[in-house]
Amino acid sequence: MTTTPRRARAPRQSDVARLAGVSQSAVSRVIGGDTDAARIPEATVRRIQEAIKELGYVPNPTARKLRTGRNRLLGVHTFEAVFPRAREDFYLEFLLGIEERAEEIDHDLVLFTSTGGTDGRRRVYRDGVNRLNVADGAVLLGVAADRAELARLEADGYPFVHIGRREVPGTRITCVVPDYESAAAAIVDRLADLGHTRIGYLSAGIDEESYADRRRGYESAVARRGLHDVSPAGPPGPGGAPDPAWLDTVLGGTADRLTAVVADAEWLAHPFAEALAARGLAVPRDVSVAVLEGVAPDAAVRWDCLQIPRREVGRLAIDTLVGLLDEPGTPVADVLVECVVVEGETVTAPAGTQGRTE
Amino acid sequence: MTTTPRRARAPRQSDVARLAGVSQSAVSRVIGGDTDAARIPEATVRRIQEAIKELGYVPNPTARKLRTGRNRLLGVHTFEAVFPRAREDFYLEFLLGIEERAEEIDHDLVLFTSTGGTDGRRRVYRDGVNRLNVADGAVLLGVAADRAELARLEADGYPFVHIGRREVPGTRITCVVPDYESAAAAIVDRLADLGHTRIGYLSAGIDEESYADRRRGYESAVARRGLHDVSPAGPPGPGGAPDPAWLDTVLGGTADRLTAVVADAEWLAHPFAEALAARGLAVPRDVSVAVLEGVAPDAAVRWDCLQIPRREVGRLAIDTLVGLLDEPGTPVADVLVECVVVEGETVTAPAGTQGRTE
DNA sequence: CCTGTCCGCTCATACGTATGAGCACGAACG
DNA sequence: CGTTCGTGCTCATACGTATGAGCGGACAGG
Repeated sequence: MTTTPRRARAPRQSDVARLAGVSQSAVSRVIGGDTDAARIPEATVRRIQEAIKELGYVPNPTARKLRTGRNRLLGVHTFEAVFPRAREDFYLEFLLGIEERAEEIDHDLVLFTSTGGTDGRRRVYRDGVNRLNVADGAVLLGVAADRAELARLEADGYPFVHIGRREVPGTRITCVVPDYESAAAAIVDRLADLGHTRIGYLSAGIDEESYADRRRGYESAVARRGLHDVSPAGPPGPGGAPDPAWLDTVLGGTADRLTAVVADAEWLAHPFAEALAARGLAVPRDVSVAVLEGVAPDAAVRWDCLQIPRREVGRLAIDTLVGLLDEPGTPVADVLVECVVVEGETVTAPAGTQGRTE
Repeated sequence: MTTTPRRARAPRQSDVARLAGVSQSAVSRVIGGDTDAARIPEATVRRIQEAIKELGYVPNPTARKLRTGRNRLLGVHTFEAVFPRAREDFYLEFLLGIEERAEEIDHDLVLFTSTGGTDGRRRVYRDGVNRLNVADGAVLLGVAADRAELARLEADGYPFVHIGRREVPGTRITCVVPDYESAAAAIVDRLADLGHTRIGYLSAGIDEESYADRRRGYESAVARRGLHDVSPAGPPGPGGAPDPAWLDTVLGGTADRLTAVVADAEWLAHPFAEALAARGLAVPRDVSVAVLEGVAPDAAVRWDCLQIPRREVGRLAIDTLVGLLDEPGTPVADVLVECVVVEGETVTAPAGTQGRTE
């Protein structure tokens, strides 16, 4: 086995050109594959290709990027460090989809890590420098997304896609989001189909788009189906505990009692079920409960819940981003990904009704 | 809140220069911070800085890279997809260290994903293109590292560091590795200190550098301490089971019986202990056992083992790589990271000796 | 013989930045 | 008044590629 001597400098197109006895642009044309447009005959193409092989020429992606504006690099910016969080399913599933799809369409990922500010939170701009520029575009994710930075990014004309809906004052940005609104509506529809008429919404009390989406879906479906909404007025108590006064009201009479609730999260559904148990009531016998988020299948209670298509969201984020790159003028619009409603053991027909039993 | 209109084109230094009434090079000098060398007075510096702010100029990293060869991007190439494997502690810990250190020294990571070949394995070169070139250098990791590719990379003069020792025919590459050799020697020393004189080595029978390192450390320490090496001759049986004939030999007589073994891995130590139990012998009462790899602290048996400093290896890989970039002529050498010996419950003084008891 | 067309390329330039060399000007000095 | 020196910049170029425009020659048609 012979050792190739370490090269002083990487060969470039002009080196290839000299060896093949043509001009640099001819080499570029052969590499770019537009030999027809440039009318390079096959014999010359072969000669150039041999020179390429002989010198071991590889194109310089940086120069390409400078010239064409593309380098098949897609950025991933998280507002927290990626790898510690990669453990958690939340992030990981998105990243899986992102990596998978990027690989399929032959792009590399740039993981932006260096944007950590002194306050521990990450920012896109630091020292006025947008590091994202090395990539053709970026996928941003992370709950802590700074709206001002998103606005500036958009104003700067940088192509990016945000995972999770994020409303930014002054602009619209492209988001890829689980369709919580439809999912919440579907769950209400299911409850209505089963015969529930008085239902409530256990809100997380978090002022964030994804929760607003759920709420909107709930409310529109409740209105459409003509149900009675008997949700608690305020936010949950510590630990997600429901308001006792509210419980008294909606569980008091037997005739007009609440028979089902929809909860933003498992940590709300759980204390609610416990409060019921303390009053001698059971889920789902007395009250049905559905959760508007994904719940681990090995959880203690097999909640009726959603299955958030995180992986698919990641994949679609990549596709949407590349679409943005290919057609820069595209009007921004949210991309919705359907959530599957998972049937568990916490929703049934209300007592005294004959629900379908299978 | 006013919406900044979406810009047609990003401003460049020449735009700033025009606004400030200077030349592009003056702007570059101010940005580069070498205002002293270029003798730009403070007043002009301020004027330029204001122009920068007004236009919202941000440097173009691609152009910088083309000019200087650096863009503060470090590649991470794994020979398998990163994120699915990020779950496992093996990869994750390296990546944690890599990300952490990269962030500290203000570099971003490029995750190479698109290098998947049709055979499912990833390669650095595909279609003759070295994608790694977008980054200043790269950290490679993954058991499946292709030696031929490593050789070519080295021959091409691409700066990279490999995590885990990898011998490449024809060249030497820079590796960052846990110091298995010293760790194995330390463990043998500890056994010798406790009074063991006849010990054996349970080899995984895997022909790979890290195992060779362990073996070397073991053998040199055994020789240095004048111990009797009674290791089995062949590789382990299915499931890691020790050779019964060998067991008969080394456990037969009582006087010259083997009193300790060192195992490459837990999956070797475990069947060995079971084989002992089947003969009415116990660990560590009759035979001490040490494992030359990291063992989860919540494992059934608290083995005496190593703690592989994966995180530190990741961090050091980054530092080594950057060192390579700053001083291109540096001769390559392995970078060793010390392994901590973890005392468990499977090593003690041999029976009939008075070991230190605390 | 003149004109037009097609072939096989090349020329020139732009992308945005960094940097060694050097220029014009004013002040100080002899 | 001539020379030197320091100041405050600018000029020119290189990094490696892609691409619209164009040029010289061959050949065909009139």
